[in-house]
This record gives sequence, structure tokens and C-alpha cells, in this order.
Amino acid sequence: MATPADARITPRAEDYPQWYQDVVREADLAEPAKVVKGCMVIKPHGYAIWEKIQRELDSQFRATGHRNAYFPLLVPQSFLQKEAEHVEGFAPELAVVTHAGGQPLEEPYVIRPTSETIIGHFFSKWISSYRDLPLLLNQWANVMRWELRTRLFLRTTEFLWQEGHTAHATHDEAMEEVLRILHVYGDFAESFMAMPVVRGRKTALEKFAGALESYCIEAHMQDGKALQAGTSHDLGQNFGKAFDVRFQNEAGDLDYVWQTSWGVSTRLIGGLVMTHADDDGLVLPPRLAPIHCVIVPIYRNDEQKAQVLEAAERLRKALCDVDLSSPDARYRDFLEVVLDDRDLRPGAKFYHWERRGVPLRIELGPKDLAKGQVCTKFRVDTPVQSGKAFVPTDEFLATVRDKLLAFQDALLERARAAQAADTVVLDDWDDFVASFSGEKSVFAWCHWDGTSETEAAIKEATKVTIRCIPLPGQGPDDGPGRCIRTGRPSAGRVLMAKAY
RNA sequence: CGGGGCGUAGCGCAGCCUGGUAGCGCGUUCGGUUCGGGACCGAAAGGUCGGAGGUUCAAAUCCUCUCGCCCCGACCA
Repeated sequence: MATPADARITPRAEDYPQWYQDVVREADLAEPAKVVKGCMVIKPHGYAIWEKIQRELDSQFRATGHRNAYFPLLVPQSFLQKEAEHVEGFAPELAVVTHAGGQPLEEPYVIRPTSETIIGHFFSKWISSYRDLPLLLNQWANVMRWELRTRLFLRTTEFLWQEGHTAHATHDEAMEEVLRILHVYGDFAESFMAMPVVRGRKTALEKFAGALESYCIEAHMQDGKALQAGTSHDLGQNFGKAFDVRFQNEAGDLDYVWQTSWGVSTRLIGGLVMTHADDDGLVLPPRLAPIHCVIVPIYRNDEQKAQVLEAAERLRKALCDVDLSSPDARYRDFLEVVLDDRDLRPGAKFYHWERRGVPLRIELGPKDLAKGQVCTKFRVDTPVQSGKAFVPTDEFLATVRDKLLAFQDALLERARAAQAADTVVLDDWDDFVASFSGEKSVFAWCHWDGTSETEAAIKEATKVTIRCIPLPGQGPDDGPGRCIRTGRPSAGRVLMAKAY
């Protein structure tokens, strides 16, 4: 019964940041590279989650007309300097290659922190007519930003992401694209990650360096802080002008293209951890779980072992034919099932797979074989199922898909409830300060006078930032009011929280 | 980059103050008994004490430098 001292996950209530690290380590998702500052090794169980994220998003991007391409890792330093705001935003965090082939380079290369510049360069070569538009590209890539402080998945020096880059003939078209992708992100977060998000627009202080406007999805973490989980930028004609991306429109006039860019990164995995995991370890929603189901055989002697393993293997094969994908999906999503036949006691196996977030466990022993049933237990108790359940094998196979999807929905509902419990509408500055004292954070809907000065003053006083100005339906939508800090007029409430 | 904490076996740590044969728990390997919520007994393997330099007869321990990790800030997906 005693918990081994070494396998301990620090309880959230005791030390939240330590809990996060413990879960990432115990779930075998990743570890700090150490030999390369600020970088991490994404281990197979963590990488498999990323692959599932990729699979679904890539399918969505294709379905919305995008194609994948790949651009160089290295970008001529001068490219970064062509867009004033962009260079100012990224200069401090660039890694620069100054030597190659044993010689100093004539012009240093920067390792891409993002690819707007080099893609802008190629867009200018590829686009000359309105007939070339829209150009809708996506790139799966690694990028590097020399951050001062790193945290596994949430902020690493090198990270994996996708970056979409599109060019359009009109601003309206570009805006449609920006919002289309924002909703792809939002729907993905909720439907696949079971992570509720607020969709909104960034303030001037928080927007992407070089964008006209940035849109984002903001997710609620269990400690009340917000995680920017995805961004979609309206680049206007800023990069078009910087890289001379011009086209002849239908009237025959030359005009600069209207561009967008958008991305999500391996940070999403950090969000997944901080949305669902508990003091026993990782919790994964079935749609992103690399392993959906583990079968733990129970036996007392060799004879039982042979019988149970044979039945367990039959069960495993049957489960592998279950397809979790929705009818409109463009790929099949067969269950990944592990039959854990290691020579360990069952209890040890239970803990092993729980720490790794496997949604469903099946215990199969001699009693079950005799009764033609299986014992099932979901990773966390929900209205779907609490504790162990004994189900006839046929019935189990017939219902396991629905059960897993119901579990997925239950996780989303649980996360929604957690977010709702941490969400407040505030109109009084003293209440505001109290809500964010110490390490505390909540999702606070507050009025703001719309100025960067006030936003900066709030941040200075409380470390709270404006996460976003909500899109219609994403906030309280209760009309105009008075700024919580200055009392000046405000058109509507914005989402305020501390952020990762 | 500023403040704080920390690098000793795969993981978690003690030892350092007061220099003198490198330890503990878990894990791993082998044998046996076990097996429906982290088993037990016996045997064994495993460490340039983050790195470099210095002081000393002698350094995990003292001094200097350096690299990295974690937390809090500033910066950010």
C-alpha cells in the first residue's frame, strides 16, 4: 500500500509548478535536454501526442484548402530587418549562425524564430497576378527563440509547430482566413483536447510583432492562469510591402497582397497536462491518447496465466478494430491497445498506466473468463463511469467506442466547470487586486478603457494581462461600462488573467 | 539578465559546516515464493560526486571560474 517515495508526484495544492514537472516526468512525456540550454527531448509518449495533434490539424488545414511546404531553417539576417516592428519584436531572442564550413559568413543567418520573412521573399517570386491568389500554405517545422526562461512544452528554446502563411487579394478575404483558422484552432482545442478556450483578439501590447491584429484562443489552466494556445494574425500589407509582394488585380492595377499567418505549437501538450492531469499523473482525452486502453491480466498460476493471456490477446485484437473517428473524419482512428503482460503485480501496472494518462483500463482474470465479462475502469471518475465496472464482454465491445467518446465529453465538461468556477466578473479595483494577490489568478471579465497605458499599469500593479478582447458570444456581452482601473468609458469587457 | 534554490548510481536524496576507503530508498539483473491497487526473501550489477583550475600529504567536502536545471521577476508560442 505504501507509495514509493521516488515515484511521487507533488500534489497540485502543495506546489503547482513542481506538480507540472513531476507529471511530465512521470508520464514520460519529455525531459530537459540539459546539454543544450533550454531545449527538451520529447520522448515517445509525448511525441505520439504531438503526432495525433498533427494528424487532425493537418487534415483540417487540407480540408480548408491549404497545402504543406517547407522553407529553410536559416534566414538571412537582413530579411528580419525589412519589417521594422518584426525585427524589434524578435531581435532579442534570435540565435545567429555566423560561421559555416570553417569560415565566417559574409552575412550571418538567423535560425528562424518564425518564417514570415523568408516566406515573404518567396511569395514575391511566386505571386504576380490575382490569379495566383489566394496562396494558402502551411509548414510543419521547428523554430528557435532564445527565451530567458524556459519550461517544458510551455516555453522551450526550440519548439515544434505549424505555421500557416497565406496571401490574399483583399483585406476582407484575409480576415475571413484569419477567423476561419481561429475557429479551426478553437474547435480542435475543445473537440480533441477537451480544453475549453476563449476566442478573441489581442490588444496592441500583446499582438504579434508585425501584425495589424492578432487573434487567439486562450485556455484556462487549473491554477487559474491563462495559456495562449494558438494565434492567427492579420498581417495586413506589412510583409507584402516589406518583401515587395505585389500582384496585378482584375482592373490591371498593381497592389500589395494581404497576408495572414497562424500557428500552434508543442505548447499545446503543456496545456493538455495543465487542463486535465491530476495528483495521480497525466489524464488524456481519448482523441489524443497514444494508448487508449491497457489490458491488465490477472492470474495466480501458470495455468491461469495461459488462459487469461489467450483471452486477453483475443480481446486486444477485437479492440484494435474499434474506430474512434467521427463519420466526417478523413482518417481512421483505431484504438491503440496495450496488453501488459510484464511480470509485475497488477497494482504496479495500474499505477504505471495511470501516470501515463491511459483513458481506459481493463482487468481480465479467471473470474471474468468464467463469467464472460471484463472489468473496466476509466482514468478518472466521471458521470460516464465511477470506479470499476464489470461488463459482459460482448456488451463491452459494442459500447466501448461510445464510452470512450462519452469520457472525452466528460473531460471537456469537467474542464468547463473548472474554468467556470475560476471565472468572475469584476467591477471594483480592490476586488481585482485581491483576486490576483500572490500567485493567485482567475479569469476576470473586466472593463478596460482601451489604452495601452492602462493595460501596462494593470500589468505593473498585478502581473495581470489582457488575454483577449472576446469575439461575440465569447464573453459576458453585457454592454459598455467603466474601466476597472481608470473609470473611463469602456465598450465591453475583456478577459484578464495572469498568463503562462 | 537580476534575486533565490540546486547539480552525488536510471529516479529521488543523505554526506559538505568540522577534508581522510562514496552511502540510503526506489528502480535494474539473477534465483525463489507471489499476483483483482505500488509484494517479499536472498544474491548481484551500477557512480570521472556537472566541468575546469587552485589549496592540501589527501577534496564530493575548502577557494576561484564555468556549464546546466528549477523557482520568482523582466521577455515570450
